[in-house]
Amino acid sequence: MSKQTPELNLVDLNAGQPCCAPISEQRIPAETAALLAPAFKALGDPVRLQLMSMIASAPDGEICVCDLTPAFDLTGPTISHHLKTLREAGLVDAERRGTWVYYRPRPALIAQLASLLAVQAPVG
Amino acid sequence: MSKQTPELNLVDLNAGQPCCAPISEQRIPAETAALLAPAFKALGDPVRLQLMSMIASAPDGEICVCDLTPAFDLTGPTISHHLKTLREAGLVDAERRGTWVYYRPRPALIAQLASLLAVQAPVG
DNA sequence: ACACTGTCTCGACGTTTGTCGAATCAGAGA
DNA sequence: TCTCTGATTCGACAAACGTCGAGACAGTGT
Repeated sequence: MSKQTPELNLVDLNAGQPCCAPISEQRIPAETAALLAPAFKALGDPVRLQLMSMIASAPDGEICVCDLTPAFDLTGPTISHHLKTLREAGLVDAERRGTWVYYRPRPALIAQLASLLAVQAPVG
Repeated sequence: MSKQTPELNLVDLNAGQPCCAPISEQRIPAETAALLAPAFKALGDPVRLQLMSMIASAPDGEICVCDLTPAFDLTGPTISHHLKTLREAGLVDAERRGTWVYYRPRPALIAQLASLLAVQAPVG
């Protein structure tokens, strides 16, 4: 799991910088839309949105799958599948330590989504 | 079209107020996730993300379907379907004036999504 | 009344998604 | 080495999705 899924480079257009103006300020080009839509899509399932929230708000900056799974009425494989979706969207990162696997948020992409949705800047 | 789709009340939990803390600050409850996930899902398609961007950045605060459709290599019905999805997610509003239909963003929900994704508050 | 234009609805289609059970892989420990 | 537990992968299946063409609806103008 330290070796992440290889197709993660979908979303490293951003090196952490603001990237793109809010959608209320200018149209986003097709390529940007194609790049960012998968991240929104990944958040577009209630289970994954909750998972993302649990991961992002984990007190230690990370959380064990063993703490995520029992929070849902779903099987382990299903949770694992959702976590993979979040991983492939570039929203989270996973690391195995011993028997357990820990998930961490990837703040860069999250910030990018947030700034895209940001409401009108004070002046513009 | 002035009579909007009736199931729009999906997302008027918010009367415009901040609603919920960022996911990086606390876990969102299942009901909130169920309420907001459809909005993220609606943004999870490249075409809809671009549509949303065109609508949100329209200089007059609104934009005609006749200006949206030719921006894509898709048929009218398909664009109409995507617009309906955005409408039902509560992200946009539509109004018919004469022959044309104009779409407007609904900033309340957009702001809610943005604040949910907001990065760590300065102190926390 | 009629024709024309813009938009939406309806049905159909292939593809993708969410879920599960079974099987597999990765480490820990006896 | 063998077994046990935690997590992932695989295969299957029903449901939902994105797209289209054909048809219907709404307004304008003749």
